[in-house]
Parts: sequence; C-alpha cells; structure tokens
Amino acid sequence: MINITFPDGTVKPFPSGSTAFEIASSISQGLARETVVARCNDELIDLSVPLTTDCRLEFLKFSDISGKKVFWHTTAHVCAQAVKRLFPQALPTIGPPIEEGGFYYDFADLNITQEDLKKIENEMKNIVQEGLTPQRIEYSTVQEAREANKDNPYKLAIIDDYQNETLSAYKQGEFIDICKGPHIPRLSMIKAIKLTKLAGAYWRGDAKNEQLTRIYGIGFPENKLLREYEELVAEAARRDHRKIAQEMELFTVDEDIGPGMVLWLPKGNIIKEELERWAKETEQQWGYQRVTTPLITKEGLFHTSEHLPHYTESMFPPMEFDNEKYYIKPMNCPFHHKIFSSRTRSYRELPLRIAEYGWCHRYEQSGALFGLMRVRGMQMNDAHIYCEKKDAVKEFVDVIRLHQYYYEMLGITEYSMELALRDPQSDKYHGDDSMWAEAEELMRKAMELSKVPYTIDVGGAAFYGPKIDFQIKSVIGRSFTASTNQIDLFMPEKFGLTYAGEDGSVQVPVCIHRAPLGTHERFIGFLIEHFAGRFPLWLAPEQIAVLPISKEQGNGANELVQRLKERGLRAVLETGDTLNKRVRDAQLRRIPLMVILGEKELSTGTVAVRTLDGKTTYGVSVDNFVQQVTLNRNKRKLTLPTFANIKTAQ
RNA sequence: GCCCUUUUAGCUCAGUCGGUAGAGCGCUACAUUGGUAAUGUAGAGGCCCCGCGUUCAAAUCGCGGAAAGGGCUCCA
Repeated sequence: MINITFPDGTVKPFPSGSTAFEIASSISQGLARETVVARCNDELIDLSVPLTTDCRLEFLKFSDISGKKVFWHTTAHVCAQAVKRLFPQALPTIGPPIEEGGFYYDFADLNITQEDLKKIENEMKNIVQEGLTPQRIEYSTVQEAREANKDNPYKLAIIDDYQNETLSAYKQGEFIDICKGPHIPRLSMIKAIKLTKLAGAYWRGDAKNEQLTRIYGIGFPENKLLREYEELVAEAARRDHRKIAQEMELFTVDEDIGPGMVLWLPKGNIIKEELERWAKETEQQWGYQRVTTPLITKEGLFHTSEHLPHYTESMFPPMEFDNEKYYIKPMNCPFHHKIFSSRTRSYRELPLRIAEYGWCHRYEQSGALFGLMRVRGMQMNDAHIYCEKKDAVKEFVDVIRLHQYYYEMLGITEYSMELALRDPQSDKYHGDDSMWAEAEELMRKAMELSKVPYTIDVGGAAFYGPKIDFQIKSVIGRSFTASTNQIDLFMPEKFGLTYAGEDGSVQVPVCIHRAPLGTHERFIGFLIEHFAGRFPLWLAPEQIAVLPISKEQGNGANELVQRLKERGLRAVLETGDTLNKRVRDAQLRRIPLMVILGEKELSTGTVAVRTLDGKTTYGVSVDNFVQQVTLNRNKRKLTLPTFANIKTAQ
C-alpha cells in the first residue's frame, strides 16, 4: 500500500500501482471525468501513470492554469495529427501551449492557406470523436528515438538537445509525436476547437533559420468556454485603439506620407497637447528644465555616442550636404549631453535635469509597425538627469516615483518593471564589464527601494547599458512597454562630460535616461484602449455637448457654450437634428458630458446633465455645473463630477 | 525583412459565369423644432490601391509593386 496526501491535508492508503485516474475515480466519478492531469509532489504526470511511492497528489482540471496548458498542448498534438492526415508530407516540429491562451504548432514543408485551416479544424473535430487516448512511449536509447524520427530532421535536432534525458513520445491512433508530456487522458475531453491564425515563424525563433508554417489554435472542454473566449476577443477588437481612433477622428496615416508616420487630427492633437502640458507642469515641479534641440545632426555626434554603428539599422539613412553626412535623430540623448557640456558645470548645480518632448525617427521594420504602438516618427517624453554617482540611486527612485504618480493619476493600476540585461554571449554591446556590473547594481538597488515588482530579461539591454522598462497593462489585458529608463555610466564618459566636485577635482557625472510617458504615439494608443475612448474630462477632445431641445433655447444654449469656452472648456453647441439623434451622436463621439437645455431648465437656471453611461441628473444649477466642471478639469480628475439635483437638495 | 491575409464612395461593406459599379451611414439642400442612442425627401460623391499582361472586353484572371492587418524569444 502507498499513502496519498490530498490538497485538503487528508491522507488515504491505496494499493501500490494505482493510477491517478483510479484514485480520482474512487473519490468521485465526476472528479475522474473532469481531471486533465495530476500533480504528484511537484511534478505533472499523466493520469495513467502507476504510483508506487507515497506522494502528495493533486487533480488538476481545465480551470487550473497547469491544467489548461496540458489541455492545449494535447490539442496541439491533435492539430499535428490532423495536418499529417491531410498533408502527409508536412513535418511537425514543436507545438507548445502559449501564455495568452491556446497553442501553436510549427510545421516544415507545409504550404497552406486560410481555407485549409478550416479543413484542418474539421479534421481535428473528427479526431477527437474517435475515442483515442494518448499513450506514453519511452525510448530506452537515443538511437531508438532517432530511428523513430529518422525522416524528420527537426525532431532529430530536438532529440539531440535532450539526449541526456529520458526520451518519450505520445501515441494517439496512428499519430506519434516525440514529447515529454504529460497529456490529457482522453481526446474526447476536447469539446470545442478553433484554429485562429496562420503565420510564419522561424525555426528556433532565429530569423537566420528557415521559416516554418505556424498554426495557432485553442480548445476547450465545453462549448460555452469557447463562446466566452470569442466574446473576449471581440471585446478586445472593439477596444482596439485604431478602431476607436478612427471613430473619434484622433489620427490618421497616409500612404503618400509613409508607413508609421502619424498625422494627428485636431481631436487627437488635443489629447497630445493636454498630456504634454501636464508633463511640463509636473516635471517643472519635480525640478526639470526644458530645452529644445534639432531633428538632425552631423554624423560625428552619433559616432561619439556609438549609435553608429550599434544602432545603424534603426536609423534612417543619412543625407549629405556641405561635405557632411547628417542623420535624423533616433534619440535625444547626445543633444542633451551637448547641453550639459555647453559650459563648465559644478557639483552645486547637480542634479541637472534636462527635459524635452523630443521628436525622434526610427527606421522600424515594416512588418513591426502597429497602429500608434509602433511607429517611425515619435515624440518622446524624454529627459536626462545628470547627477553625482552618490545620488544616482536616489534620483532613480524619484524617477520610479514619478512613473507611479503619472500612473495613479491615469488609473493605471497594473504595471511592473523589467530589468533588461545584456546577453553575455552577444557582441552587440559596448564592452566594459565593470561598467555593466556597476550600472546593474545601482539600478537593482533603486528597484528594491521602490518595491515595484520586476522581472528580468536577459538580452534586452541597450548597447550602452542595462535598462529598466515599465510594462503597463490595459483593461483588456494587452501590455506594452511604456517607458525605458537607465542609469548610464557610459555616455558621460564618451562625451567627456565633467563637473567640478566639492574638492575642486574633475568628476564625471552619471546620466539617468527616463521617459515616464514614453512617446505620445504609444502612450495615447494605450490610453485609448485603457479608457475605451472614454477619456477623463481633462483629456477628452470634446468635453461638453450642449443640446438645446428646440430653437427656443438656442440663445440660452449659446450663452452657456460661450461661458464654458471662456473658462477654457471644450464645449460644442449641437443643433439641427432631433434630440435623439444629437444624443446618439455625442455618445458615439464619446463626449463625457451632455447638457440638455429645455424650457424647464431655461426658466429655472438649471441644466440636465447626461453622462456616457446613459444616466441623467436633472435640475443642476448652471453655476454649480460650470464650477464643478472647471474644478474637475483643473484637478485632472479621473472621474466625472457628480452634481447635486436641485429638487432633492431643497 | 520573412510567412499568411486584405485593399471597391469619407466610413462599414455587397458586387454571381470576365460585359467598366451598389447599399447603409456620413456629406449637401429643402422640409421638420424634436425631452435623452438614428425625422423625412432629394442630391452630390468612384483612377474599383498602382503598374504590366491575358482577353473583343478586367473591380473580377495572371505577374510585379505599394499600403494595411495577423504572426515571427523559449517551451520535444
């Protein structure tokens, strides 16, 4: 007998050699039916594995994250099986589950179109109805595994990677795939299947390798779950910043101007300017000084910074005149360094914080461009802080605090930091080991002090030093790198930046790069999705729509609009159509406040205020309305003012 | 850049077998002054993404290009 400990702490004896499935069945038939995989101590195992020693045993359903992954991994095997049936020449490579949900499977020698995807999906549906059960096969020697996969060079490469481990495969019907498992006990558990995308992907993720055909899909144990998933996808599409921006007329791009070049329309420009004004006011209070620098520069500057050659492929090619090459700047840093070195500096004026909403242009790969999120021309909330090394950690913590202030004001609650380090194998970095180690040490210290959770990304560093990215997550779960920050020990040295220390000695400052609001383009793209286009009052391109019910209230409405405009509020008078139509129109334009003026309101000096959620407060006094709205705008509140109803107030 | 997909009116999209175009919204005009998500009637609006080819004839078929969209770390 063996003793099995269950998650609730109970311990029960079972005959040695019992499988997890038998144990689950003995507890409850329902449990056995729903369990997709078991966890024995800390290891995931197939339900069919006989247990011969005491262990902690947990039954995982699809609702568990690990359960989902196993479920989707098995669905990937079904996908490969269907592909092999329909396209026998195709070579399966790898097919893992993915974090965002579902799985992919990469195939070599498979050229298919969107229509074939439907056929494959149908074949998968046939397969799961055949009553197949994945069976584990263990190879006793590498040779045996190689022999079984002798026609598939990709599988052979995988075997070579794992030759020191036990090699196993899973067989379901005629299909065998080398795989460490585990898998779900019965394919019939997969009740709903959807193949979602067809894409290209490089073998082993390396663009130097050949391109494989990747099929993305997802599966569920219930149809209901598939419908919920589809609804989630549809909601994300409705929130897509490109769609909302189109509806709200925020920005456009024009083929004649070029890909990745944004034309900000008047309404989008309002958001841009409001953000910029806010950043200017805030950063002025936090001790920053603003500068303006040119868009182009002689190539020598970028040789000094080593952007040439390290960053060449992200830069637009140079233009030549006066026997000089000039480049469009991809970053503002070298210009700010030149401002630092424009005269001698003393420790007394440090930290020197130089800020600019700088225009940068980067030659992003055409396939990487994505709405406002990845563009070729961008305006960056940039600044460089020059300080003494002893102050670097404190200054960097302040930069993190500034991020937190911005995020809190905008209601961004889900964010984290990612420490990007260099890949020690790669030679694309500037090479001074002690500098890298010191910069990393300083940044880690600041991160620990800030207590913001962080992850580590090896290989993500800038060529001149490690960096910290802020990842922010929108309500629909899409996350983006919003800002990049660094403690830079390299550039000040390269640019010969110095200051006179307290003892009169010549010192090299530390440079902190920071951009809490990232670029206007990406940040506003994010905000559109974050707010679903329903911006807080201060950011809304149109703030108040004034809707007189009939001509009779035309003058009164116009007076109100003028009064609001005098306070710098963006009020628009809407006349002409039926009231229903104008309400609908304002709703679609996502104007946060609608003011309805009828005979009743005019005669009592009140307005009826409708918000985008469809709620109306009647009898709000005009004075109160104007005052509340102005205050809300001035304080850049996240939520709209609430108004007292005169009738209930009296 | 590479793989897959798409491109028809300002927007969303029809367009069958190859016979040079349609709808709704929007826009303009007129009528309508309406109490909280679409008033009615009429009108204007097209290099069917661009180029080359096949054909008596191309939005439609073929080739090339452009732009947009979905993908492209690891995870047998």
